[in-house]
Amino acid sequence: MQPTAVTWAVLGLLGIKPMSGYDIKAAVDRTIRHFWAASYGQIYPELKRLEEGGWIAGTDADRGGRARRVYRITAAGRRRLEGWLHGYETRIEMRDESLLRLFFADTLPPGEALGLLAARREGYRMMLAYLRSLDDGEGADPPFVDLVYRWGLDYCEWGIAWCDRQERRLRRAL
Amino acid sequence: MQPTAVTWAVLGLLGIKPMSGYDIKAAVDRTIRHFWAASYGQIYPELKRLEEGGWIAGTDADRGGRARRVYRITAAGRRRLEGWLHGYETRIEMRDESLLRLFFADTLPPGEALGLLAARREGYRMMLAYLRSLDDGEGADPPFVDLVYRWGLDYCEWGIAWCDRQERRLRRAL
DNA sequence: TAGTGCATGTAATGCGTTACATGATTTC
DNA sequence: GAAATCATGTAACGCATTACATGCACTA
Repeated sequence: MQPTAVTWAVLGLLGIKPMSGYDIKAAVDRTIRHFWAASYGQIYPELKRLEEGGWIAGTDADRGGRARRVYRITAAGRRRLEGWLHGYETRIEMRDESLLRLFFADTLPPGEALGLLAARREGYRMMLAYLRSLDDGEGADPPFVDLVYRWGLDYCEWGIAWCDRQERRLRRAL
Repeated sequence: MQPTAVTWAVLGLLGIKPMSGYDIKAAVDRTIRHFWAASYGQIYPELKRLEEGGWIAGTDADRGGRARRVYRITAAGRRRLEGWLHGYETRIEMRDESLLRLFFADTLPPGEALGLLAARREGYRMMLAYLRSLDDGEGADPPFVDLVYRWGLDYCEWGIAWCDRQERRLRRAL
């Protein structure tokens, strides 16, 4: 059982509590998808792989005729998860179309180029609004779950301020 | 000619000056790769596609026996590029393994979990050092090329400060 | 009874990297 | 003469999304 990119997202979530594939997808979308997305097309095959490898175990929990397979992490799986948690690689891959556009903006008239900065700020604002909408007000997330949520909020706020600052600077300079 | 993800990186670079595939790869690695990577396996086929579509034109500039094909953007290509520059999507895709690890850190003993924050800060530091090493001191990049370079530096500095702040906060709280 | 949510899964397609093959030229 | 750099390209593979197929249960 060779771990791939999805492995840790799925295994990590099952480390919190037993879940079905459907639950996992929902949890990903609710929590980590802005920095680690996963689709059904990855999750269901991965659950099979993880079960074959003995890292998780599934049971058919049938809730009134509706098929539902719930997986829980095994002891072996938990050992693997902890091994990964102790790893120290910090690979970040990013694909940011708005930065790419900014990079090529020198050929545009100054006013339009500055408009791209405003558009970027707007992108941050939308992401911020989205993240805030996820906060269900029930509070009491575990400290590191909360920490990562804060990262999203703080990053957006930083980004908005950065665009403001740079827009002012360029407006003076151009 | 249906544009894909690589299209704009390649076309944008050719919008600055004529280049060979090799040059483009080098330019990507020197400038935009931390938020928009591209490999030979994408660049060479894309150059063919762009040429077939009439967005760029290639000429065999042979520099003493060594084969070298230099491409320049056409008028049609420049129109397309400008159309894209005026677009306002701000899609950001990120895959940040260190954030994923932090998200699942609640099962670790507090000291080890805080170690992950320190590891993240170290990641920012390394990226910052890498970005600074790119600055050849020759200065005088066009304003928006410089802007995006600054973004990288500022983002790393913000990230380092964020990790510091959160580490202090959690140390008090845990 | 229509719409939404729960629930599982696969096939086709596209995106992107890695590794390889090939060979000339320049620099030490 | 060895090593680095310039230069082009492809094949195999892996990663990820999208779209589709299927069907039950709950609720307005």
